[in-house]
Amino acid sequence: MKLSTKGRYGVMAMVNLALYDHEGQVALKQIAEHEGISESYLEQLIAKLRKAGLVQSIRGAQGGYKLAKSPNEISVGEILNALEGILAPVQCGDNVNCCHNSSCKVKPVWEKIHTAVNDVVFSIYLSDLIKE
Amino acid sequence: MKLSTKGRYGVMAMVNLALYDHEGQVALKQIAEHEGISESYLEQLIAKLRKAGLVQSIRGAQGGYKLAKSPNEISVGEILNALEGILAPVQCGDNVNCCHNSSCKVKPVWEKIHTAVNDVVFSIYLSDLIKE
DNA sequence: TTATACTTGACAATTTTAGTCGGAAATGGT
DNA sequence: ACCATTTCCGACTAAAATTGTCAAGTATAA
Ligand code: FES
Ligand code: FES
Repeated sequence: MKLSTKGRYGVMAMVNLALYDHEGQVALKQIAEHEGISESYLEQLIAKLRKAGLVQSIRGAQGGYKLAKSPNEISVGEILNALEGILAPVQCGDNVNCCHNSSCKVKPVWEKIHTAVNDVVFSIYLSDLIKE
Repeated sequence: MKLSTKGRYGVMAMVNLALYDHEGQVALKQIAEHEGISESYLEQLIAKLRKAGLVQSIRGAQGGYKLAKSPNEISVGEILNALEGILAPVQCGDNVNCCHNSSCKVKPVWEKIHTAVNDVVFSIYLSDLIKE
């Protein structure tokens, strides 16, 4: 039930982008330095965020990244979903990590956890995190 | 944010024990067969549950395991804590998986997730899972 | 005493994580 | 036109965690 660095770094990077949102794009190098993260690694993460439509890239010299939407339109849930996949403790029905038992008694537990986590992360927006 | 098989198998095994609670102890072999789990692997898991005081072992021939408390005194949270550790997405302050940033903006997010998950798992008891 | 079953610890295959690396493509500045 | 900068892409890798397996030993009921 731990988050990997993908999700952790990703949210950190997005907060960073939100902080510098008003002054145009920010180079990946800057973010990596600010957060003390490997730049090469962050590259992979932000690629996913771009494909998810959360950030926008400007190529070439003086290029960089910026948020694709306003900070109050991007939730932590979207970020984590893009990087970590579905936030369920068990994904029932994927026929490998599930019990294959028709009278499964614990499935409701996994579902409740999933719902509770989603309720939290989809109700917190970047704008909530950058104001003090 | 996925649960490992430790937690999943552990809860399944505990439900199984709760179902047969009235007829004394159950051999590990039985549980393993019922749930389709490796017996040798389950051995390690139930050892942790025993050390956590959730199950009780009866050694010798015709021995086995039984719940150490009544099903309505054992929550899913206790089981998962024993097997997976603290159920927080990020453990701030363990000085390795944390941001070391005094002005961390995301810590409240991790804390809210942790609280939400705990609220769910510590409010579901084995007795809730075995009735119907 | 003998069979059953718990207990412990070492070992190993597989998968995931957490990066690294090299180069290609785009673009603004000179 | 050229060059420095920066994104983009794919392959590769070391380390760690996961998911077991196995063998030997201990306790106890029958
Ligand atoms: S664990 Fe998914 S249905 Fe039982
Ligand atoms: S992530 Fe733990 S304090 Fe920032």
